[in-house]
Amino acid sequence: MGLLIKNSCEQCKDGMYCFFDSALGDQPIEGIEHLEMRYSKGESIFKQGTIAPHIIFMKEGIVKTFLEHNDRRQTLCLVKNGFVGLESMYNDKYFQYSVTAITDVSVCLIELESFKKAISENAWLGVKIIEAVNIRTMHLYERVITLTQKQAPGRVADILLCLQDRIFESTEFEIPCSRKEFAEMATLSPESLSRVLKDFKDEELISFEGKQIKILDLKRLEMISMVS
Amino acid sequence: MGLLIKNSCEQCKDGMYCFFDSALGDQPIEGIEHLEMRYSKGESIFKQGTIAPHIIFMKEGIVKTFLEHNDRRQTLCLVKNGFVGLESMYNDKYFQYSVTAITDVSVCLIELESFKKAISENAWLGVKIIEAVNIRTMHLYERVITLTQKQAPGRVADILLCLQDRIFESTEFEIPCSRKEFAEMATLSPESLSRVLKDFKDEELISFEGKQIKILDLKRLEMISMVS
DNA sequence: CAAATAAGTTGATCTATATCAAGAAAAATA
DNA sequence: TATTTTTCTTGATATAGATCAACTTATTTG
Repeated sequence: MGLLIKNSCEQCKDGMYCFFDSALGDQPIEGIEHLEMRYSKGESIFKQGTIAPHIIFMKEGIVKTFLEHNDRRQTLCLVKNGFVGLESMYNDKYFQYSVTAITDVSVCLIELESFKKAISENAWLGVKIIEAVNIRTMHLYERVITLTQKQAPGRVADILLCLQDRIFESTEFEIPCSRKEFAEMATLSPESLSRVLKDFKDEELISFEGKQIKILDLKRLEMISMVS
Repeated sequence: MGLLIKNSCEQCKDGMYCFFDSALGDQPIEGIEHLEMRYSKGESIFKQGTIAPHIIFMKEGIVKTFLEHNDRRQTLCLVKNGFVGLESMYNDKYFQYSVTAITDVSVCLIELESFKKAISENAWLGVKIIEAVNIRTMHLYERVITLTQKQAPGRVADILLCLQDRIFESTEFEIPCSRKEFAEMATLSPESLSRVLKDFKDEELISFEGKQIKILDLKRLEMISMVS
């Protein structure tokens, strides 16, 4: 499971904006128990249905959140920074979805009860959490449209655009997973994904060799995402 | 648009639990501007993409939330009580989805800025909002599974079970919309919905005449929802 | 109440994508 | 490096559900 360094989360000060109240001159909130944790590519960080003793704050790397149902998986989101697991905070003591590391990741595990206590004592922190949850929900709505209203090319375009825009911030990148896992993200069979990628290559929208991908015509790819 | 009675929202005291701090002896929070509003069956309450000056709190009736994309609609949820529109509170000033009245409804429109001010001054109110948002998100995850992992019979079963369990709390009820709208909820064509309902009738899972429905075998319907 | 219009049902056909099967390429192992 | 195993691709076939068309049943309107 990698290194465990209790309360050594110095780096949090940079990324974990919400632990500091800018209105109070960036004073840290005391009493939130948290510890740094590293996971290797492919490792499970938490599993849907297990008790949620903490939420995670991403510091480095990419994770995938997904729902499990009858041996099938539905990828929800790729997350590069911010909180993961906020949804399990109040309504239920179990994780609502599973999370695995897509690359090596470094996270901060935030103990739930102390975090909840801090929220109940600091209204602005609650506001920050509502903001974070709402942004996730907004992405989830986009995802619902992708999965229910778009056909195979639109769904594949959306994954490529997500990787380009939110994850790698570049039109050239290495897909951080197998074709099978990529297909799962687009809710396609690996065979169908393969065909869509081939079509995209033939139409000179993208070029690729193995996992290395280059988006050649971003505008047209965005168009395909729009009109499905 | 129906009657508008400014600041006459006396009934809120019963349902709008979150406006009172039980820890402080049910003292109402002052300064939240809200007004009662009535809408008739079929009326649009708010539309995706328009500016969100308020959120709504359901008092009476049923509303439907849905996403719009390229002239197509994706039903998200049927809501009988609680808040609608919380997702548009912080991240964006526009409504994330559209809402229409499925039956005649009575709602309380809560002015956004005064509500946000109250949250920023009352940590426990923020906690209540996080709880409410999280419950909605949990339902949305179930919906994602329904829409992406289940076939037509499972999707129809899920709508019937939602109506039975969350909306009417009875195995006998009148579907509060047309077949076309019902089909849209299940992400099916009206023709396919018709066929699934016929099959359910033939298998004596349900009986129906027009909009009047009776669930005859709840256990088996739940099984169909589970195994798709 | 009759006529017109809309909503719902049923059957026939079509299509997108899954599944099955085989071969090619890549990765892991010896 | 050779061999095995896994992953990926391509083609053939199958299938769930959409679309089209016709008919029936409600609902609305004059």
